[in-house]
Amino acid sequence: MKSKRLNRVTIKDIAHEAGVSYSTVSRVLNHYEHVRPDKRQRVWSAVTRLGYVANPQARSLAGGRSHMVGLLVPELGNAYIGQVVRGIDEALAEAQYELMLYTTHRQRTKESTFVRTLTYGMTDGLLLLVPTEPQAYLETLHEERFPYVVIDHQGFDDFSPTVIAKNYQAAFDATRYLIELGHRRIGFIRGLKHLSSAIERHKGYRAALEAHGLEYDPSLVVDGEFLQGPSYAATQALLDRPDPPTAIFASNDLSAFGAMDAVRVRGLSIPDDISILGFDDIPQAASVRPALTTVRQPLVEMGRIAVQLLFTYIEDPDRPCERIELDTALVIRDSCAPPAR
Amino acid sequence: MKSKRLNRVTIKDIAHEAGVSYSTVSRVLNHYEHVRPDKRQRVWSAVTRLGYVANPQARSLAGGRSHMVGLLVPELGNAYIGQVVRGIDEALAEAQYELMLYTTHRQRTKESTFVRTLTYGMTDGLLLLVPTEPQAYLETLHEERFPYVVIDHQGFDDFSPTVIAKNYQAAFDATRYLIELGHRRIGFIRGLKHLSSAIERHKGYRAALEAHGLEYDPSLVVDGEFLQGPSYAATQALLDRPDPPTAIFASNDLSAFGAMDAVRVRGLSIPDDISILGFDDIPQAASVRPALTTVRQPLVEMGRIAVQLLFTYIEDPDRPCERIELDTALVIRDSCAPPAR
DNA sequence: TGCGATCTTGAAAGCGTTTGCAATCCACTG
DNA sequence: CAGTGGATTGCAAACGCTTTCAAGATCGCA
Repeated sequence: MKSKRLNRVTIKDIAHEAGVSYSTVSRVLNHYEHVRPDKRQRVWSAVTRLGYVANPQARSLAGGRSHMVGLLVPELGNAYIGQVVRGIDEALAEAQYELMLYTTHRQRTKESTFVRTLTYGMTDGLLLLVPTEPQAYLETLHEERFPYVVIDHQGFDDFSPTVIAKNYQAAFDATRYLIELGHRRIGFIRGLKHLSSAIERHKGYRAALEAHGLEYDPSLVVDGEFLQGPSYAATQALLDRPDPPTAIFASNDLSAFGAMDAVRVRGLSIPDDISILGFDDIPQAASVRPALTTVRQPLVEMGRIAVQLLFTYIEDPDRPCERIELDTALVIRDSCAPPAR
Repeated sequence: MKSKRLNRVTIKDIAHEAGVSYSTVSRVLNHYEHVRPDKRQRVWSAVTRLGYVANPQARSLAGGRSHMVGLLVPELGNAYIGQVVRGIDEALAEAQYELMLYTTHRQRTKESTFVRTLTYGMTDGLLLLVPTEPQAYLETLHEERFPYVVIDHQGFDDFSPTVIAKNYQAAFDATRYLIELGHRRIGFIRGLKHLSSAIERHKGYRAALEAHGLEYDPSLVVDGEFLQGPSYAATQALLDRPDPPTAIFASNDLSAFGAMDAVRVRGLSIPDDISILGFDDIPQAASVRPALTTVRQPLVEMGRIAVQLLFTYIEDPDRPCERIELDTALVIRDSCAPPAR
């Protein structure tokens, strides 16, 4: 019944091996400063010699850090998310932290229970990736001074630390690029309407048009939900117009793929007949044909930075709210060209 | 420094509230049988009234279950993996288990340390998704009777519990489908050579050809590494032949996408000029144009079943090794048709 | 050389649970 | 009605580690 416990090396074994008390070992392990150098040395060597690995459970039970952070994601299996998680994962591994994963559909279980489980010493902090309705628990977390960082979403409050890309500027630049290529009718495939990233991109698109003396035409804007299927259908609608756009700016790469399909299904060519521009620069964007011109978000880096930011809050939960905005870059490949004529 | 502990509800509070000893509460919580019904009742009601949530750390420290399982994946952000994880996640949530995520690149850190961390009471069991080189630690795990289940890979030993699809049969059927459509020259894009799933699919392809009196031509087999980019290049090579295949069977959907790109870049049409058949049926397969005809693996279910199987081993680590093979289904969409002429 | 101040360090008290052990019940048996 | 044995239940001892407390060491400076 009870799984046999492996003969684990404990802090006491180290203490014995190094000839110090186990409290001293603990202090060394936790980088406590007042320990004589020679003992510190002896402890570390005993640690490596015996191959000691701390027991996170005991650690956090005793009131220390658990060395785990929770990550809340809406889903998995999405390249965009995969990239961000990669960054998170790397940064965590470097700091010897473990990752507890939660997918959003779990939230349907009592949310209070969820937050409680997480904050009850199970994790030292929480990472929220494009949360959908975080208001409910974010306020609680903030009041409890429980460390957390929101990734790629913002604007619902003014106390949540955030890491996000400069969506507005990125969309503005991308749209300008299309305009400078000579396009005058540029379609826009919008993302999930409640996400700030989608909203900002839309704003950037619109602002760029207007800044260049082009009229913003709402009928050129369709909804793609950040998904390939819906974007395919939405693009069809765009192409059905008597005056179809000569370029389409999609809110993410997946949407761009949907648009590409729709264009090709009509026998039109990319970029000769229609230009397509994406957003995110997921790995697939480079291997698709024609290779997708897109806005590169530093996805992996966003993950890494979020972790680093989280650590600062774990270190000092009272630090003031910090928000980090990352630069993007336009990656020019083969899916955009000057309009035909 | 030390994060303030929230005023957590403990087992003792429940005991007090229900008027029983805390050991009894523990027994109720763990579904121990010899507890009088009325007390059991009182305990449960106290639990819900106070909103008690067990502390996993303390639980596993005390030698019980940690209610966490570890999941080892090669990467994230891959739809195939996303689906499997979804199943795992659902099944775990139902059983009130938590998920600890490890991505393979972490394995580069001392592997012994990795296995130790995991088995030292941190998790109750381990799920290995398409592990790349598991031999090293699998034997240790098995000897320690540490519960684990391997998903979608097998053949490296005869003691590892496994959940996998019937790759051979699936590939056989898919190939036969193409043959029955009238194709005689069928290209094959092979997956990662060291994965049993890739090997089985290749065998199935070959067997189907030979079963229908078609010669197996090695030059029609190219490597796609289960990736879109390499498959694109590989398909180019196939199409460069004086007698290009009239159909291409890709080892997974991503490879199929690469093949589709290659075909289209030549101005050829799918499925009129060339048929493409995939494997996996990731969500994208349905939203791509033309919609991809592919072999559906019950990905989500594989995840669920793996969890269930793992639970049986957590229950009884000495159970004999069990292997579950899941059926697949051919999903016919729009990317395959009889050969031209 | 002496005294307070600052370092170091070990002992011990938990952290929230599980579980072995032993005592207490309780229903029957004869 | 005493005796028997299983069903219940409480106590206390871990589990491995952090942290407080106080005592012993050491150091600086007069």
